Amino acid sequence: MGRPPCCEKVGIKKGPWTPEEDILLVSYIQQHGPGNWRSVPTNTGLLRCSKSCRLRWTNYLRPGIKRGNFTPHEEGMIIHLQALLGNKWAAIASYLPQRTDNDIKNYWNTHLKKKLKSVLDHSTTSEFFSKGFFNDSSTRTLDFDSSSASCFYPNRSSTATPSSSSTYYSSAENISRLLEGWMRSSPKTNDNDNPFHFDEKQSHCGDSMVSNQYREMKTEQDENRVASMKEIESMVSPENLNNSKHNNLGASCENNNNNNNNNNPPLSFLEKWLLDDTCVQVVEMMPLSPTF
DNA sequence: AAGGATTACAACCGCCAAGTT
DNA sequence: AAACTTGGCGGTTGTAATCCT
Repeated sequence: MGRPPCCEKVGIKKGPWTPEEDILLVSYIQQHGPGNWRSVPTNTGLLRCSKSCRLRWTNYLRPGIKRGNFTPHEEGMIIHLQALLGNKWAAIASYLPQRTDNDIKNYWNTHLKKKLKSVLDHSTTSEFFSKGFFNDSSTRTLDFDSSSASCFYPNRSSTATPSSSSTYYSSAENISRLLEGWMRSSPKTNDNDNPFHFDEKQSHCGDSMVSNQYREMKTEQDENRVASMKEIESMVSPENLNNSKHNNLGASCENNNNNNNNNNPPLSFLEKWLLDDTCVQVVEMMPLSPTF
């Protein structure tokens, strides 16, 4: 028996969402919280399938999503993580909580893959990482200047908001902001009573966000995430990397773990690596994903 | 100016795993 | 145990904007 469709195909609207549809969806989620997506189209009157509603919410409407340019640091993280994990966009996105997996995937496919390929065509992997992209290890700045930022945003102005729908882009962003305001003004009960508890954790900004997120993991889903992270860590543990004693990654990790006090869980190895500029060189030792 | 080519990204599709009945 | 539901994920497509000739 095949899997039934998530909804009747007849009468289902496809294509871009309108502001009106977004408002309907957001209003409903404000009242009922995200989840039970199957009932969303029925209860809201939206002529969309449940899956489309869920996707629209998770990728664009939920609070805490950052739009627009990827920072050099974000790009660096994506490149590192893609080399490590391959096309595991959800896993990569868990280290960039303000970005969606879809965003990261699109950015990789349209910008980074081409950029990396073109650079790799003209240098070795070592040269690429040591001299090319990461020409400044203190800030992990990517070498945009090789042909200026136009390499990454050939069709974009410097402000780089989606030009195709700038008006509506603002609308979606405003809906997100409204929701963030609503979240903040809502009385804090326990997490299970707050329909946005999972987003609230991710809506904090700043460098410590990933670490805080790790420390705050407490739901069952979070536990699964911790398990995944540990699995990733084991994959890149010093023991599993050749010549760990010559390996900045291993040494740095060891130091980081030693420096952690007992009151806080140790930072994730991978996290530390990503946040620790001294570890950048380790990428030279890692094979690039077969995606290239 | 026109129209074909290219680019960027939102949205969709199909598969899968886990949970529920 | 089997059937079914739900949500997550990665790959792919559709389309509007922009570039190029």
